[in-house]
Amino acid sequence: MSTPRKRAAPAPAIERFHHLAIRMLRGLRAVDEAAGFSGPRASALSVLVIRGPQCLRELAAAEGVKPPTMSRLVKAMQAEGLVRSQSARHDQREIRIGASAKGRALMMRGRARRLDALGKLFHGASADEIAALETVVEALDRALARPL
Amino acid sequence: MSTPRKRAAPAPAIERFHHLAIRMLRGLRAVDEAAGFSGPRASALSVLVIRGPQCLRELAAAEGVKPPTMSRLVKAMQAEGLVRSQSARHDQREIRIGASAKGRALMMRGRARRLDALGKLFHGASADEIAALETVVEALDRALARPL
DNA sequence: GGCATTTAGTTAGCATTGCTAACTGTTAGC
DNA sequence: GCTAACAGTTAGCAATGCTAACTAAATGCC
Repeated sequence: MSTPRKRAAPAPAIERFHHLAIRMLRGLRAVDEAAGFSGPRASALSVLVIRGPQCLRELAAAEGVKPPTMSRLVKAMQAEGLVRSQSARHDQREIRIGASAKGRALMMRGRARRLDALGKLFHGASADEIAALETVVEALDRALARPL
Repeated sequence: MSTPRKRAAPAPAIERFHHLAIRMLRGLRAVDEAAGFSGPRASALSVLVIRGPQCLRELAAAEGVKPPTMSRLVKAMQAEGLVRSQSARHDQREIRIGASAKGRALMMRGRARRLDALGKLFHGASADEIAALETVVEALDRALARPL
């Protein structure tokens, strides 16, 4: 199982990257929570703001969770007035879920906080390192386009 | 609060990086779980194998969680025979927690699976992209040394 | 020596988030 | 119109995070 297949990237860098990503997100979760809402909420709200109203299945798929999980999340956010939902005209089964003004505002604030924290994180970075980050982002984006 | 301080890195790249990191880890969690244990277990076991036996507080700090959370995690892993603990000689309050042979083996297997998945992820990466990854890892490591 | 304080870890109880299985209600197909 | 498929919800479980309150051991001060 640990057959040494041909591998482009050296394992140590990848493993360290993995571990660092975990630590980074752990730190950011704290920032999110200080902003008044937590990871999944922030992420789902982001999708709703950026991609516009969605039905529950789409939203669940976008977030990589199953419908019941998203259903509960939406219900909670609705109770907090962050999203609104209405049944679709053409199909009464479907619900269109959209961010409310309050939700949008909260999302923007959370986003600003996260970016601020991340900005501080990369504050001491050199130009080379920033360029490297952009390269990695491109590569990751491409790689994650297909399922892991 | 969203005062536009001087900022070295462009926000879009950082934000995309954040989002990609979330997606990557979500995918890897599935891999971990297929290997028979989940994120926090894998991570804690990793620390124990790599850094050697630790007391509970050290381990909790290394994982960025509070002692009660780590206490429960250790208890569960102990029940599965993945770690062993004994009280320190010089201080009966402290417990030294170490990976068992079984824990080490499981950790290595999980690690291999994760690396395999990550390796596939970066399979199509160019040499430049790999170099960029290493640069980013160094920068992140440095940045995360101090609290977010 | 003996008692108060600090420190290490645990226990209890809560919230969030993930899942699967089973249910309700709506649409589509025959 | 009846059945099959589909959208979403409800119920119930497990894992992981937390805080508050507890136990037990070490330290410090008289």
